[in-house]
Amino acid sequence: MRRAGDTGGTVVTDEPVVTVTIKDVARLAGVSPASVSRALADPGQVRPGTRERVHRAAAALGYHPNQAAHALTTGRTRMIGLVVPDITNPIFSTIFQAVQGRAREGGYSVLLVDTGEDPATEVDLVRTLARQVDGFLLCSPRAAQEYLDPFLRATAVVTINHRGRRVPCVTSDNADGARQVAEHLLALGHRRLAYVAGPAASSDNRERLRGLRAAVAAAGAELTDFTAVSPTYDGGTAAADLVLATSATAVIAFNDVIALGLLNRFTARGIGVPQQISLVGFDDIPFAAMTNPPLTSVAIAKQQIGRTAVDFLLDLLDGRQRPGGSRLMLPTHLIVRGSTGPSVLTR
Amino acid sequence: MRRAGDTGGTVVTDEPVVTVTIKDVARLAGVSPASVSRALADPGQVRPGTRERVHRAAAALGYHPNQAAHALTTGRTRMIGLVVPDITNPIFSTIFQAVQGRAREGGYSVLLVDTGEDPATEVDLVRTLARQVDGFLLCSPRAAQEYLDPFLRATAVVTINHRGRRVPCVTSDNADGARQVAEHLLALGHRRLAYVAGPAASSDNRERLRGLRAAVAAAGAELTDFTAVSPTYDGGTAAADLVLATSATAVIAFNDVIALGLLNRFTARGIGVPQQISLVGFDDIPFAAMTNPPLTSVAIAKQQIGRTAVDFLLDLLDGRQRPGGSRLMLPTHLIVRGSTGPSVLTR
DNA sequence: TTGAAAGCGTTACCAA
DNA sequence: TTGGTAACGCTTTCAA
Repeated sequence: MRRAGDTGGTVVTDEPVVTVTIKDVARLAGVSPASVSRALADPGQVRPGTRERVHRAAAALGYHPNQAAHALTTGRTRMIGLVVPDITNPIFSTIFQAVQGRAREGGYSVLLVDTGEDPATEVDLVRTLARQVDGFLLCSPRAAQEYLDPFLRATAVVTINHRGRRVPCVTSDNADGARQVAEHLLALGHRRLAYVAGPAASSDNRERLRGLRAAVAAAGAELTDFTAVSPTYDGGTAAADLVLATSATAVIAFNDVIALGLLNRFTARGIGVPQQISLVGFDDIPFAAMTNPPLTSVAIAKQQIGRTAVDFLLDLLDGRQRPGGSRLMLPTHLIVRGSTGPSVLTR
Repeated sequence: MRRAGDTGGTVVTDEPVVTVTIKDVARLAGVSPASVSRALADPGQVRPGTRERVHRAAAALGYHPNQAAHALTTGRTRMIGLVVPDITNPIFSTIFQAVQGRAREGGYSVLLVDTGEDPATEVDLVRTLARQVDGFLLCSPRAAQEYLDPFLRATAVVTINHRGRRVPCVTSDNADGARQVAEHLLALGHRRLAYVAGPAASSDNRERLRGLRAAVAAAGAELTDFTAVSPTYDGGTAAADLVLATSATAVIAFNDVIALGLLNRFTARGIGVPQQISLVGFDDIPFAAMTNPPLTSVAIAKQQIGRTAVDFLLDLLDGRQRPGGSRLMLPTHLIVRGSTGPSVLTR
């Protein structure tokens, strides 16, 4: 234990100030640099005795390989780029954690790229960073597919929450989630539903709308949709008044963040949720459970999405083929909380 | 506009599949590789005519410098590591955005590292990633200073939300924020306050407690503190019952996420906020404004914190000296919302 | 199984 | 102002 006034003359670790290279290790171990490289990269390729000495020497000197040199010779940076529209949306920060966890297991680091919900920025950043990463995880891309196509040839890409053509992807069964929502609301007696949509380029958005339409049409009910709202809290507050101008008794938001914005504005205008209007979101972000009333939402498998996407990408990089192919669609499930209730039919 | 069935035979950009190096540019421009390097890195060092030809050639070939090679020769990766305890806490994702924005302006990318609130993981990750970045932004570090000291010698480090010895840092005036909170509550008539503390290693936590104690003592009131709660939503829910076991009429949480956990549990137990107990958080995360009741909280300058931290780090890397020194403490301010109200004095 | 040496793409020094 | 050239640290043939 060091005392408060201690200015620290002693260094705690053996970390050298000068950089120790593979040559230093080689010299200490009494072998060639080539053998050190082999002993460290593929231990099975050298004799146990040599391997031992190399590892001991490396440990003694506190050797850490220079990633830049490694990248230069192999062409691999051991970094993956995770591109998200907005890291402050809990859905994306949760996915980041899952991605980072899995990536680290495979010896990879994660370069996080926040595009600020802007398609142009997205394309731009992907282009300029393409050389710094071994591959991209494109999460909920906001750019139209044709802008991304060129990169698919040059760079390894896996999409998350987006079903592209001929791209490995991991998605959720949004259409089914939407169906669950619609049936829940219809069962509560609602006949006039509204959907506050997200970004046009989002395939999640399209699937959710599709699922909603199908179920609503089958029941002979009515669905109004408000298109292209910014998938943010402010987007939600702004949309609230538009929704209230219709006679809808239940509103489904593209995601929970929008839903919370709607909730806020409804409350501000004295519209009771769910007494006067029912509200549903998508994603089941943690905060959705802690509002008043707590938000009914469609949960998606965030952890598994992140981990599987990394697996797909590493397979791609290592030239492995997946038995089932690199496309996965995970089930979704509706979590009913306090923001949905029986329709009063008039508002 | 492409039709739906189009499988995309045309490539949109000029991006080459083969890698184009500085030599290719040199050949096309009719100069040496060295001149290309100069023309691109420091245009003033080369004659306008040459510069022109080089830039034209680079553009024509779609040249993008190889970062690994650059890093190998210069020792600079042009990446900065941002280390945070938990990226799902909105305070940290907001700071990330500010950091990324500023970093990009300076030509840097951001390697985000989530330590999962674990001090050991933090030390470990910083150690192993030290060679891949030019420097670290250590945000709200959870490891004790003595574990981080060794890195301060070997690596450029700026701390955020942490006042270390001899480390450039950008912090908020937490003690003053705490004072504002205490005076607000005292003015409302509260005499028995409780503080649900955060991580022991957090200097923010220490400062907040210190400010609270000073103000409470000055007024001759009472402060109970519950130490070392996990700074998470669950940490908050767990602490709620402990708080209710005391006679405190107002509770201050280390941060908003804890506060929301407290709020949830209070509500679940039928304790009215603020009728029976007042509640205050720190950080002013966006979600704090949308709960019911909305949360009174101490706002900090997230944007400026992130940007300034990057500035400090780049100064450090480029050997620049700041006129005012590389230490900045930003003001905080209390935002009163619905979760605080007059003390009823009995509970 | 091991060593020597070439090369990855860039920068920076030294001459010209 | 330019070009030649030697590094930077590592991997990977090719021989031994």
